[in-house]
Amino acid sequence: MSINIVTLIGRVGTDPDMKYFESGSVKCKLTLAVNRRTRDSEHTDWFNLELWGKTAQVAGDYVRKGKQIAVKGSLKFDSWSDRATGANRSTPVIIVDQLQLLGSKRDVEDADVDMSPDNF
Amino acid sequence: MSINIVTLIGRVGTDPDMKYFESGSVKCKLTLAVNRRTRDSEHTDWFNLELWGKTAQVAGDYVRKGKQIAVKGSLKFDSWSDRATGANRSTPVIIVDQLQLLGSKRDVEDADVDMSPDNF
Amino acid sequence: MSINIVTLIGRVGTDPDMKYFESGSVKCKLTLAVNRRTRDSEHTDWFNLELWGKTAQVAGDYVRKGKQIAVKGSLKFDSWSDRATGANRSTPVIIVDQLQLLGSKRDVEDADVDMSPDNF
Amino acid sequence: MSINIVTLIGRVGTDPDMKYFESGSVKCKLTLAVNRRTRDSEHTDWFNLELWGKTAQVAGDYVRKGKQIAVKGSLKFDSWSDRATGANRSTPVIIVDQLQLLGSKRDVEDADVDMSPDNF
DNA sequence: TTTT
DNA sequence: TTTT
Repeated sequence: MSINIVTLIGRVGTDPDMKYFESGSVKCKLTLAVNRRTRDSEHTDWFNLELWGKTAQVAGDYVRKGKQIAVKGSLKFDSWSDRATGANRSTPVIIVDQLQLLGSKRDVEDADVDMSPDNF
Repeated sequence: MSINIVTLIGRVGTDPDMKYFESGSVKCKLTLAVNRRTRDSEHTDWFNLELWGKTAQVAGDYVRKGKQIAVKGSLKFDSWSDRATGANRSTPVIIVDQLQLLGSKRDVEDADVDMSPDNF
Repeated sequence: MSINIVTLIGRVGTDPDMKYFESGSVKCKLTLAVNRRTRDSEHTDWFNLELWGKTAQVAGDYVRKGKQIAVKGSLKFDSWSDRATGANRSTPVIIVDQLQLLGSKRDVEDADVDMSPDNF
Repeated sequence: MSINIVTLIGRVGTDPDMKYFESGSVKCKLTLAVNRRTRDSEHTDWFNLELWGKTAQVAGDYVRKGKQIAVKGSLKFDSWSDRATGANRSTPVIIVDQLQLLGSKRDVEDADVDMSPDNF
């Protein structure tokens, strides 16, 4: 596989959308707001994130709307056929393989005590 | 501005599409094929790249269809109104701030004339 | 130049070490604690960060010991001759080109006064 | 674990140093030369890479001195006590979790035929 | 110790 | 649809 690495920090738009499969696998969908500074104003890019397995479960347990997170993953496209027009459409999705919770109460407490990790 | 970092390695799909503005600025558009391995097969994701200024000029001078390159940039969305339906549409674009040409000149020339002795 | 990209999230070990040059340029040195999970325990890697110009100034103004930050940069080595032994020594340094402060102001203030009600 | 992502492209300094453990695990050590452009000249940073398992095996089979590669990994420090002086010393090591072979004959052939992947 |  |  080719190098395809995406790193984003932003805030989550809605509570996690969890899906539990009969096979036992877990999938979590999130939207992430990442701010971008243009010449004279602010703009927000919204990204669709997809998490699987243990990473999905951590998101389901600890991520909520408004939470600041960092993710590492890769960028792919989901393709489908537009029902109305029959046109091919696609939307980018970040497949997340690492999730880090940021700016939480837990982080702050850690900071008070020592340099211990964000052990969610 | 938030952390938004994309790193990709792939092959260029077409010769660079250059645009020279009256202001003196230069813009280059490229498409990049990046391979992804799925469970049982291979898939190619195609990305739209946008380069500006000196980086665009290097691309215009040295990048050609089929060339292997590495890019670092950030991911944003270009939004527009669909003329037919009036619906809001958007497409992801990688704004490139670093470009590295891969495979030496010699590799490419060897490939062109097909007399490659033993380059690595 | 070759692709050399480092992204780190961690906590700052000491207040910023600022240096203002007669030329007007500004340099800031920081140490960053980044946690790593090993098989059965936790370990902290300490990185030396170097920031210049406007990024250095932001660090001088807003970064303090214990603050959680994200940085993007590149990894190089500073080399010198050991005075005692004359041996060549080198130490890795992250040259930072993007800095993002994490955890809101409110989180930090809450932590300081320890009256945090329920930030997230 | 905290976000700690390193992406490098460079050329390998020596043939892979392989080590096969009785447990069945495989380790590969490489050095990587990454060029950096300073104000007026070129400089090379040398990085120590450590690969494990299947990634190590691929390196052992396909990587040779002079080969151009891209790696993704994380940066840690190996620490030890200097035998002569007793001083604590450390050296940075990149733990590689993805390896991509670049600029090889295979790549060039792929380019001639189609956009197929670098399937080593 | 690699390359261009 | 998030935040500052």
